[in-house]
Amino acid sequence: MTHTSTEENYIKAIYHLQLSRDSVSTNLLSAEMNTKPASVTDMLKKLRTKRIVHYQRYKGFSLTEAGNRKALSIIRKHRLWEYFLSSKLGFEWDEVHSMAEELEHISSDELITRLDNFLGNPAFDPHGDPIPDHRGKIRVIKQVSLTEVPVKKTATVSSVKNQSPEMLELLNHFHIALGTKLKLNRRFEFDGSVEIKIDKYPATIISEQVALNINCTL
Amino acid sequence: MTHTSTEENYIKAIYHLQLSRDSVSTNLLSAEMNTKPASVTDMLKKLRTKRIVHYQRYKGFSLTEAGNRKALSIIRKHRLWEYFLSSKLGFEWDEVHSMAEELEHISSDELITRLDNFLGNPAFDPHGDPIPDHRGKIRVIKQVSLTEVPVKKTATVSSVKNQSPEMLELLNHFHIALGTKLKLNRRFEFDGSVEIKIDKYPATIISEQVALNINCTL
DNA sequence: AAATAAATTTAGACAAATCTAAAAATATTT
DNA sequence: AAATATTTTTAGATTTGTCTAAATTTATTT
Repeated sequence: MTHTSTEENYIKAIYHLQLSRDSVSTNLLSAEMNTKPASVTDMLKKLRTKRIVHYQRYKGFSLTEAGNRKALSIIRKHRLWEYFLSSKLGFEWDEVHSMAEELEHISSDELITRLDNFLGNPAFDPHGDPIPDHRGKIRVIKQVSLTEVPVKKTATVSSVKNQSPEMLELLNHFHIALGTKLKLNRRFEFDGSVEIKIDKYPATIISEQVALNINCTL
Repeated sequence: MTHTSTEENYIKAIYHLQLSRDSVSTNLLSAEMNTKPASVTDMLKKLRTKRIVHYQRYKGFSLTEAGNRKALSIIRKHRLWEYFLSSKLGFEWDEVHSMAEELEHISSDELITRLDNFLGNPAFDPHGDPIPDHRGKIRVIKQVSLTEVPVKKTATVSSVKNQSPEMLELLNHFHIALGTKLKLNRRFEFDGSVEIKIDKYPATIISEQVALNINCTL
C-alpha cells in the first residue's frame, strides 16, 4: 500500500498527537495540520478505506496497527535524515526539521536501510528523540525534565522538547548540548528556577520555563 | 518562483530533449513524460506564464534563459544525489536513478551546497555525466564513442549512454568501469565490433551496439 | 429536559494535473 | 491547389486535497 505525502503527514500527526493524549479530535488534528476540520473528515474517510485508522463518524478515530507501523516508519526516515543533515552536513538542529519533512517522503526502503548503516545505526536524532529501528522498535530511556532532577545530583542532557532556534540559542549560551553532564546545585522555590553547574563553566541559573524543556537521564 | 515536482519534471525533460535536437514537439515531449499531448499543451501554458518557456500555440516552444537555469539546477541536484547514493551508500549506477528522481525535488539550496561540499565537489556522476556547478556551469569534456577510438590508441572510459541494468551487467562482465583505461586493438569492419585490451585481462571483443554506448576520452 | 453551544460531517465548489474526444491548424501528398 | 494526414489545441470530465457554508450530532448549560 502506497501513500501520498499528504496522507503520510496526517498519519504522522495523528501518531504524535496520540502520544500525549488518549484521544485525538477532528479539530485538534485540523489545527495540527493547518487545515480545516472538513478536510480532516475527508482524509479520515480515505485513511479508513486504507485501513490506517479506525474511524466511525462522530465517534472519534485512532491509528490501526498498520497505521502505527506506518507512522513509525515515517518517523524513522525523518529522524535518520535529521541525523544525516546534522552529523554529515553540519546543520544545526533548528535547521534540520523542515528539510527532513521533505526527505521523509522519499519512498525507497533500501535507501533508508543503507542510510541507517552509513550513519552507524544511530539511536537518537540531533534533538535527542529516539530513532525507531527497522522493525519500528523505539529505544525508550527514562527521562526527567531538568526541573525534576534532585538537588546535588548529576544528570546528562538527553533531549529537548522545544526545538526552536530561540531555544537553541539559549542552550548554546548556557553551554548545554545533548550529552552534557550537569549538576543541579539548588532549586529556587520562589519561581522554580534552578542553578546548575557544568564542569569548567561558572554556575548559572536557568528559568523554570527553560528547565521544563530540557530532558535528562539520571 | 517555486515549481511543483511535475513542473520540474517537464522542465528537465524539455532540457534533455533540446540537447539532442534543435526543436522539440508537443508529441515528443508527451512521449517523454508518459502523458498525452493535451496535457503537455496545458503545462506549456502554465510554464509560459511562469516565464520558463517561450511558447506560441502551434508554433513550438523552447526554454527561456530562466528555464535553462532552472533545468540545470534540477540536473545538478539529481546528479549530486546520484553521486551520494553511489559513493556513500554503495548503490550501483543502475539503482540510483529512480531515487535521485525523487531527491532532486527537495527544495533547500543550502542542502545542495553542503551536500556538494560533503561529496568533495564532484564533477561527474556515477554514469560519467557532468554535474553542473552552483552557477549552472557544466564541465564539458571531449568524448568519442568507443567505435571512434583509433586502432592501437589507449582511451579512458568516461561515460555510458545506456544506463540500464543490462548494460551495467555487460560492462561488469567486461571489467569496464568509469575511468578504466583500455587499448583498442583492432576494429572488425564486417560488423563494426572492436577488440579491446584492459591491462591484466585477456583481450575481448565488444559488439558495435555496445561500443556505441561507451564514451571515452583520448 | 430544553435550550444553547461546540464539534463534526455533508454538500458543493475550486485548483492542479491528468484524461478522452472533437476541433483547429499545419504539413504532406496527390 | 485540393485532398488527406498529422500535429496541436480546445472543451469538458476526473481525481486529490482543499475550502466555505449549511446541516447534523454530541456536549453543556440553564
